[in-house]
Amino acid sequence: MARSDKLYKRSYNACLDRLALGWEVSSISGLARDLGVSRNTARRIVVTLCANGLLVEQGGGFKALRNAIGTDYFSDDVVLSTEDFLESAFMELILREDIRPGARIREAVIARQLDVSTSSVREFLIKLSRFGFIRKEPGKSWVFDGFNRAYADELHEVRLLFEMRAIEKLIVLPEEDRFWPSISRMLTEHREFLKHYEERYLEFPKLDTRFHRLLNQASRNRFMDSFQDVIALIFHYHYRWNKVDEKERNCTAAREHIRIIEAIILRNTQEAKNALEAHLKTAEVTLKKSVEW
Amino acid sequence: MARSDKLYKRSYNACLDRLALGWEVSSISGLARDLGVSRNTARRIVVTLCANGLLVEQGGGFKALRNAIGTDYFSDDVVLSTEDFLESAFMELILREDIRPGARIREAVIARQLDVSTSSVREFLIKLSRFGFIRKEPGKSWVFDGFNRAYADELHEVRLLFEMRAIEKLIVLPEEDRFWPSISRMLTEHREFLKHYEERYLEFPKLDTRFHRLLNQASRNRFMDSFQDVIALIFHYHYRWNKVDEKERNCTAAREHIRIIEAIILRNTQEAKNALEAHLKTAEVTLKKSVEW
DNA sequence: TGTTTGTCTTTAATCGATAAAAGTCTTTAT
DNA sequence: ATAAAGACTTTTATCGATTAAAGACAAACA
Repeated sequence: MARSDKLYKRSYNACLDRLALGWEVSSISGLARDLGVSRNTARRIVVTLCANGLLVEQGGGFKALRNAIGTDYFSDDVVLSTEDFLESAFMELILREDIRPGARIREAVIARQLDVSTSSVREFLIKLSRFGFIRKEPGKSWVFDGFNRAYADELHEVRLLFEMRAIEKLIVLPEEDRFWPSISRMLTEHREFLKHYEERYLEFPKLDTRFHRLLNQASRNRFMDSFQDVIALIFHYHYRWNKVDEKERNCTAAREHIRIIEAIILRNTQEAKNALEAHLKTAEVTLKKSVEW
Repeated sequence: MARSDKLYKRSYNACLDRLALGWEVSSISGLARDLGVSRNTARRIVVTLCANGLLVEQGGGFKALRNAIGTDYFSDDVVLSTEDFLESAFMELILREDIRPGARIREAVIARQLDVSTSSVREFLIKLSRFGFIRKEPGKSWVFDGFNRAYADELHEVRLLFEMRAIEKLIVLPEEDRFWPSISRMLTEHREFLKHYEERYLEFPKLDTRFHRLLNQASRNRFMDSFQDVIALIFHYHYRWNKVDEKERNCTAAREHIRIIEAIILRNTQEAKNALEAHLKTAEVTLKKSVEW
């Protein structure tokens, strides 16, 4: 078999979403730009939408004929890119099948279980290996090192180094830097979140990731920034797996964020660092609680 | 086509080397252990060696019949693993073809030029991407970001953070830790090197890599350790490409190493950090001189 | 001049096949 | 009792083929 057309399907769905929000499809080129795909893909979407009676050509542009309903969409499971699919499926697999530290991971087994080719699995594992919890020696199989205490320790150590450094660098960013409006918005969002946290506490993980990425990006260092991918992945699944005290944890963390942000805005380096250190410590402790297996 | 037998050929050569040093091949199992390969591979080596009249079975073991000469070896170019081959070939390609920052890298083009499959190139590029100088957006081609000033800056920043941290951690390692004998040996080697540097200055790059890896390993952090791979790769090719003032540079660097080592052995954290900072600064400056393109 | 489209070429994503190498029993030899 | 070898199964490394998507160029249009 050959390349899948998941991108087309995903973009088709995205296009339906935009039409529902009242977007215009003025041209195929324009749609391609909006969706971030090539004109070939955009054309295919438009042609199909027309054939399905959802869109009609009208005076140089296109017009929605009716609102899309559930069945007009491609189903979610054929829409994720292979890589994204593999990431979540693999992480769930580790949890579900209770893969233990030290366990060997076979490319062909994963491929069969997840119904993708061995090459895709292979490439995925290579990409994943930079996260430090799987590893291989050439010629032998992959080994799952596990999310154990050592992993959490090492992650925390580097994270602290990087984010402390980030604080130092961002405090001295010039007034007109785009960082300052971003961090102000971040403060507002956190306050909003805390006001409604009873209903919205599940939204915290995303906010958390965005906050830490904002700090890291301010350091303008590709290595630090790419380490943030590791953090994001680990905490993403940590949040999905560990639901104990979720509401309280998120609330505490949001307050800690606010303390950091306020110190940053006041250009108080020392207080920002203290607040950050305390926050990362909390994060480390909760992470460790959930990885003790 | 299928999997290559480069491992067999490499191990065959390695076996010839060991025979020349007077090693015994007492059994196929033993040879497999010595060479770090499976018994299948070891058996294939022994069988071929016997067929080629280099080895003969004798009383349960095997005996070398004659000394191996150049033509008994597989030639170097069929012996490197695809990955190692790709690494050096690709880096040389960048230099030779004067690939400029921003240039696109096509999988198929590299594959054709280096005579490997597109999948191999693909996997190699994925592995290489963690070094931060090539990059891709899904669906588009790879982009060479180049070894420019920004790259050197960012590399230096993280390196300084990590190695400074390493110093802090290793100074407090217990007396009986295996680090202490290693660092003493390292001091001896450096002094030996300086005594004979007129003839041996070309050996410095290896010494340099081993020195910095020793520091980093002492911090027992997989993320820091893996960053050392980045350093090693960059400086390896930096050394190969930039021959200006080579002798003096290496000599200076070796002296700087000694200053660091001596401070470490005296458990003088502050002096070690000062010496390290100075050394990394020198390294950064010379790196930048050679990457200004 | 800048944007859209049609047409065509190039490139990447994904797959399954094949041979080398690793791994696993069981048997044999010391 | 080990350790080696034999016989066999499993797994990885490597390849080339195939189709989706990107990209390039010229013509048409505003």
